[in-house]
Amino acid sequence: MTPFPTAPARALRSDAQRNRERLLEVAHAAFEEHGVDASLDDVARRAGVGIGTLYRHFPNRDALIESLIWADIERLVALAEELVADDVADGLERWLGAVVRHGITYRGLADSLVAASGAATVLGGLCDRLHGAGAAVVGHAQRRGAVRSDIDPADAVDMTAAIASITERDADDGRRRRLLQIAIDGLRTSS
Amino acid sequence: MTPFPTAPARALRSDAQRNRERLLEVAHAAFEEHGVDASLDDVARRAGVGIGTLYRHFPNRDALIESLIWADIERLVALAEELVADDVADGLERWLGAVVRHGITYRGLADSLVAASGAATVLGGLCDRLHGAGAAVVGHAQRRGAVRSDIDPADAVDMTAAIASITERDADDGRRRRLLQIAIDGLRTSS
DNA sequence: GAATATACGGAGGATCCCTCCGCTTTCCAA
DNA sequence: TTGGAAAGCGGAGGGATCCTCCGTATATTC
Repeated sequence: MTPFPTAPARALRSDAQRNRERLLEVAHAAFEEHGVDASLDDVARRAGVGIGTLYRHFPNRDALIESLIWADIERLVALAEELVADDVADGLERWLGAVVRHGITYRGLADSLVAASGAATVLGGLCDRLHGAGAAVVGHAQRRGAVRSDIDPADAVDMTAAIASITERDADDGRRRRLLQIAIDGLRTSS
Repeated sequence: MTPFPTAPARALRSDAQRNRERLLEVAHAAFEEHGVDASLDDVARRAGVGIGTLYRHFPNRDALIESLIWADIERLVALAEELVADDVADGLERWLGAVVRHGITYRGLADSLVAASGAATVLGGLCDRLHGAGAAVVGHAQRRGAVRSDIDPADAVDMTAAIASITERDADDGRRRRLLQIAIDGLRTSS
């Protein structure tokens, strides 16, 4: 697996390690509860840590978010590789479904991700990685003839991110599934 | 035309009327430049008006946004009525295109709109009105046989809003048009 | 030209962001 | 074991924003 891109060169001191983990834990809860605009002062407070400590570990909001979603993205990348390697028939549906359901955990995050696409943002790398995985899955579906050949795989991923973005707050899965189905139908080879 | 929902019951005093118009003017520019997070303090300052005056006219950020986009939404509603009345063949494409291109003037607004869907937000009414217009256009396309009958018109509108949301920052129209095409293909009767 | 309803303005309390730097803790070499 | 350098901690503080409140000023009406 690709190493975490901003991983520190040397091991952290034990107290720093402890604080970092506690911060990630609390931040995860805060973002889930309040969306990407959650207060970082509050995160530090709830983690029982000075605000300065938070900002040393994560120089800005995006860096903190990036650390949090890295694992999610890697999970999606791994799933993509697996589906392609095993030549799974409904791999496209399963992968896009995973992206829209579980890939984007925090409110407003899908937007940040897509907005950062290509930009010189810290989130840019994550976005590219997701696009890369999407290219593999969609490309595979195209070779199988399940997706029109004139579709840009990045567009398929963006479309899914758009749906994730808009259904983020939905309690049940209904609308999410319906919109994704429309998108997938739109990608299909018209027959 | 439906009267503005938060229109004051009685005529404003002349100075109040003047200030209100000036505020809307400046706010429009500010939102276009900085997105929905533009500073309201700054809007008041640039309008040459006290912050208290701004908040009396528009009790909160959403109320101000609502006032600004009302005209846009009404334009889309009118277009929908026209396309349906004239039985235009590619009415669906034209209307969704208008929604995605011109309907969403301010960065981040599409999100606010969809997030407010059904909620007890001030933006809820605008959202419902857009859904209503969408239902007319999509329903018409269904009757013509151009859209599958199992599509919920609201889903079609939400899908379009999702695309608008994610392509808001795009300078050129390429991705916007491609994603919309995928969505429209997904709505079509498979033949 | 009052009297009264309306509207104005901006000070102020609360919150948030992020930086800076003096103090504290950890760790390792002697 | 111990002491000092390296690494890390914390929170005060400047700047910005949000929104409320209320004393003052202006329009309108009679």
